[in-house]
Order: sequence, then structure tokens, then C-alpha cells
Amino acid sequence: MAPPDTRTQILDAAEHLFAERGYRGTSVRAITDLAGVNLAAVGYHFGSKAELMSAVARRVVEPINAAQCAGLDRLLAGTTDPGAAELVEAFAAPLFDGMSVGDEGGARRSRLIVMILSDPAEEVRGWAGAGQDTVRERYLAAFARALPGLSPEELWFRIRGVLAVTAVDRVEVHQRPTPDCPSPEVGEAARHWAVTFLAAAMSAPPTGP
Amino acid sequence: MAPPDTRTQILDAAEHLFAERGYRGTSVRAITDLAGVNLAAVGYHFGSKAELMSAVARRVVEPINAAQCAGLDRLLAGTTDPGAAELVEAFAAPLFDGMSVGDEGGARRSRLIVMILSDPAEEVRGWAGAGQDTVRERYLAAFARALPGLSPEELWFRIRGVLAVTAVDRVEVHQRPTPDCPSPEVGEAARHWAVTFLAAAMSAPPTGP
DNA sequence: GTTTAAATCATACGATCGTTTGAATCAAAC
DNA sequence: GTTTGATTCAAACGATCGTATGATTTAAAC
Repeated sequence: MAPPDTRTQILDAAEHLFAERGYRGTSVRAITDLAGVNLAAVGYHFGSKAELMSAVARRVVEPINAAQCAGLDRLLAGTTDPGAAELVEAFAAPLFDGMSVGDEGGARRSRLIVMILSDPAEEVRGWAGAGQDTVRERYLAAFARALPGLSPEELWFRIRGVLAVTAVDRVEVHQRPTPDCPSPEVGEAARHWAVTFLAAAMSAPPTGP
Repeated sequence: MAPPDTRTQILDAAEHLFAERGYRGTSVRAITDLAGVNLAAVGYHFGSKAELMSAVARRVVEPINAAQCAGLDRLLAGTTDPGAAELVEAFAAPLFDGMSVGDEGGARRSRLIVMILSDPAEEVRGWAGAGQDTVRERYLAAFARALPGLSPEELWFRIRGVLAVTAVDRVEVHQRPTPDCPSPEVGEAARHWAVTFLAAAMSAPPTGP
């Protein structure tokens, strides 16, 4: 059994706290306390709080980006151009994978992604750049072929809608889960619901002038 | 012409800065500097930074809530039950109203709403409570009648999708506006696109088991 | 002109922040 | 056993934060 690596313990604790309280709402001291390591360890292993955030974000988002890319590759390898529903599924699935009901880690990762995408601080949003943008542009091109009737502007608007739903929908954008409806459903059901919802939205006829 | 009320100037400056840098990213000093008033004025007029945030949020969200409520009332006054498309329109329209292209204030208000809905700090998300929840529950009931085939869980999932799109979609959840596509389109076009997008999504057949 | 309450002001307090420092500890190499 | 480089540690730095204080100014009432 490998000894609990200090570096990894910091990453885990930071992932927890960043997801829960945001970047600015989390102090380095809170992270090192939760990790059970010395305060200076963050500076030693990562250089600064911002670089720690970047490392945390990378560890969470990179597998998702890769899976989205692989899904698109698989579709494009087929004989016919993929339809909107298939594209939606390939794009959304990685965000729901490995997050079975009650999976605390999955819900936490969702919150973290939302936090990364919506944080006003440049340090938080700025890092992703390359990978994220590449994936998005590839899907944009694929959708453009699948939905030739749409103007580029409206297509782009819809892509942003897909992003908003997949990223935000599974965590409580609203204050808290309403009592009569159980907490955010994760896992298979939510993934299918999202694909249904988004495929219908993407396939809607172009808005008239 | 009424003299520039200190209270109002603080509210305006705070709305600016909260929208741009978030709650924790904005210092009271930055607000009073921008407003051109003394540092202690925030404590005097609002009591604390948190209460100032609450006042800013209330000023932005309350008219929207009222308009959403009025729109639903108007639909329910009709002879037949409103359809999903009408409900989507009534819900989304107030979020797009008064925000013509190039309206800086409108874009700022959008960012602020997203910031309120997604901020991890309880002080920011906690205040809205009553009004917001009431509106949402009323729309939930109306949608339930319009879409009888949906399970309550999937209906709730879709409502959350509508929220995510209307709230988030018009600001750059993504890092920055891509160069080839102009910055977030506000105004008429975006509103129609959103209604098309969301009406199709809401009206999708129930997801099979 | 005096009184009175509201408002604004300069200033300071205590707390917490991210970061740095230099000594102490550890483990493998020699 | 000593050396060496990597790691951990307690402590402190300067900066900034939200808030409180008490004096000062303003303006209307009398």
C-alpha cells in the first residue's frame, strides 16, 4: 500500500473544498488542515494557491475532455454523418459517467466543474483554454453538418444551451433540492433524460426571422 | 433632479462589481471607491456587506419574479390550459426583456443573476427564498398539466434544464466569446432562439424506461 | 442662533489571507 | 557514520479584509 502522498492529499482536500465553497471562499489553511499536512506544503508542491487550483481543475476535466473527444472520433469513424442525438449523447455522456446514485465523488466533481466554468476569477476560468476549446470546436463543426438549416449564430446559441444544461443541470443551481423531489438524480436516469431533453432541443426547426 | 443618493450610488457600484468579480472577489473598499463615497457608508446604509448583497440581489431579481408571475397569471386566465411553448415563453421572456443589443446594463444584470444562482456562499444564494421558490412551484404545476406523460422526476429535471439555459446561456459560461462568433447576443433574437430551443426540449416525449 | 438628528468623514481595530523563511526531519547513497 | 537532497515543520511577514468608532459636517426645526 502506497503511503498517502502529501501531494495527492492536498489535491483531494482542495477538490473537496473548492467544489463546496469556491476558489476565493477556500483558504489554503482550510485545505492543509483538511489534508492533515503543513501549511507550507502547498507552496512547496504547487507554488501557489492559483497553481493548485489549476492542478485540481486539470485532474478533473482532462479525462472528461478525452472521453468527449473519443466519443466524437467513434461517431465520425462511421459511414454516415452522425445525427444531433448521437452528438448530444457523445458530448453529455462523459459528464454523467462513473457517477452512480449516491456517489459523493461524482456529485462533487459536478459541482467543481460548474464552479470552474462560472467562477468570475480569471485564475480559475483561464487555465482550461486549449483542450476545452478544441473539443468544443470539433463538436460545433459536427453539429453544423448535422443541422444544416441553422444559422451559425443560432447553432452557437444552441451549443451554449447544451453546455449550460450538461454542466449546471445536475447540481443545485436552485437554492436547495426541494423536499418533495429527491436530491439531484445522478447516474443512468439523468443521463438519458439529458440526452432526450437536449436532442429534442438541438433538433428543433430553425427559428423563423 | 434629485441629487445622486449615496445609497443608490452604492447599490449601482455594488451591482457592477458583484456581477463582474463575484461576492467574495469584491471588497467593500472597491465598492465605495467606485461609488465615490466613504468606506463607512456601506455599514451606515446597509449594515454589512452581506446585507448590501441582499439588497442588490433583491433589486435585480424582484422585477423579474413579478413579470414571470404576471405572465403565468395571464396564461392561466385563458380558457384552455397553456401549452409547454407558452409556458416557456412566459418564463423566459422577463429574463430577456429590456436588454436590447449593446445594453450594458442588461448584460450586467444577466451576469449578476448567474452569479447569484451559482455562488457557493450561503449569504449570496440564501436570501431569495420565498419569491423565487413560489414562482418556480407555480410553473412546475402548470408544466405538469401541460405535459401529463412525464414522470414527476423527469419533469423536475426538465424544469432545471430550463432554468440552466435561461439563466446561464446568455453569459459566457465558456471562457470567452469565440472570435468568429460575436459576443452573447441579447435582445429579440436570443429570446426567440431560447423559446424555440426550450419549447422543443420540454415537449420531447418521455424517456423510455 | 440654537438645537437636533441624519449623514459623512478619517482612522483604526482585530482577523484572516497567501506567501516566505530558515531550521528540523527524513531516507537513501556513499 | 556522514553526506546529501528532498521534504516537512513552526513561525512570521506584509497586505487586505469587514467592521466599528467618534468626531465632524449638513440641513431642517424651532
